[in-house]
Amino acid sequence: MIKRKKPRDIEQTLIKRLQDKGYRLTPQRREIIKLLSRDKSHPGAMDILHKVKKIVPGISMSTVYYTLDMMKKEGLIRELEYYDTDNRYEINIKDHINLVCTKCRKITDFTGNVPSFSKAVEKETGFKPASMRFEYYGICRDCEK
Amino acid sequence: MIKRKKPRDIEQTLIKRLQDKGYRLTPQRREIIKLLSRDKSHPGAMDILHKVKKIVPGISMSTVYYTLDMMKKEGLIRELEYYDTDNRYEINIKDHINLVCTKCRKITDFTGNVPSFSKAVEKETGFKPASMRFEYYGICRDCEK
DNA sequence: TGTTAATTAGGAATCATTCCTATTATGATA
DNA sequence: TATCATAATAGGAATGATTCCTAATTAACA
Repeated sequence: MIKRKKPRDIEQTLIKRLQDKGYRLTPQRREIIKLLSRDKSHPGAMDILHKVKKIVPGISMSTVYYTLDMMKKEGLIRELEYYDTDNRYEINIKDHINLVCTKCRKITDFTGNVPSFSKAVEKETGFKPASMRFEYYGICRDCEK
Repeated sequence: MIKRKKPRDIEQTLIKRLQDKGYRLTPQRREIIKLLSRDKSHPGAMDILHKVKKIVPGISMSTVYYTLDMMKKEGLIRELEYYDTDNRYEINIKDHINLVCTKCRKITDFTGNVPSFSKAVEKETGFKPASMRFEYYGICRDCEK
């Protein structure tokens, strides 16, 4: 039985955590959070700008980046960095494998169970893993058709 | 018993594979290949430029990028892409985990055994993995001291 | 040794992201 | 509810690794 939180709850939790940390709640932030808690497509800054603009027309790219950067620093979201595409953002901050479609560029989470190697790595090499990034590149089910 | 090829052999193999594919062997390419087959630090284009310049003083950044790009396309090397640092290059094209030190930026290969999840991913999600990128970020043994 | 197409050098262009600054508006306080 | 301090925003300029462009050079062939 997998327990999956409702978007509305995720949204409220994020807002509360921001306010507890002393950040102000602006319409721009509210909408960015709302979007990220519902949109599982791992949107980029430009996607976010365009989608939020429908609700908050005046929002600027600066604000999108400023907000994402702040939430990233506070550990509320995770940034997936790419050099050949724009960076992507996700609220799933738990360790997991991302499946990157090289055709449509969509990114999905692999929710299956994945054992951790960090202990083995540290034991064998002395390197102490603090975070990870596991990605598979390939063709998603939709593009395969 | 791990079989590890000598740098000299790796170098000769790469040169032969290039020539077999019809590419010309220039002093610039010879030195870039020589460097990559010996330098396991996962150097970036700028590193490669500076190091090769000691042997081939006139070499330009364009040539470094052109050569790396060509070798990448031919599957001779692997490019690790980062948006917050310059990209890195390695001759180890087999699937493996890279250990990225967030302090000194050095990257090392984890040579331990790692099971593949690609079959499980395809079975569970329909996504067909073609390649992967597994990285651990943390502090390397040298920086830990 | 000459030929020719691949390769190179140098510099301009690209573009997502970061940086900068004046203006605006949130949230605390009275 | 109005005032205020300052966090947040908008807009645009700056950044920098990489890509693109073109003329000059050179490796590899006969």
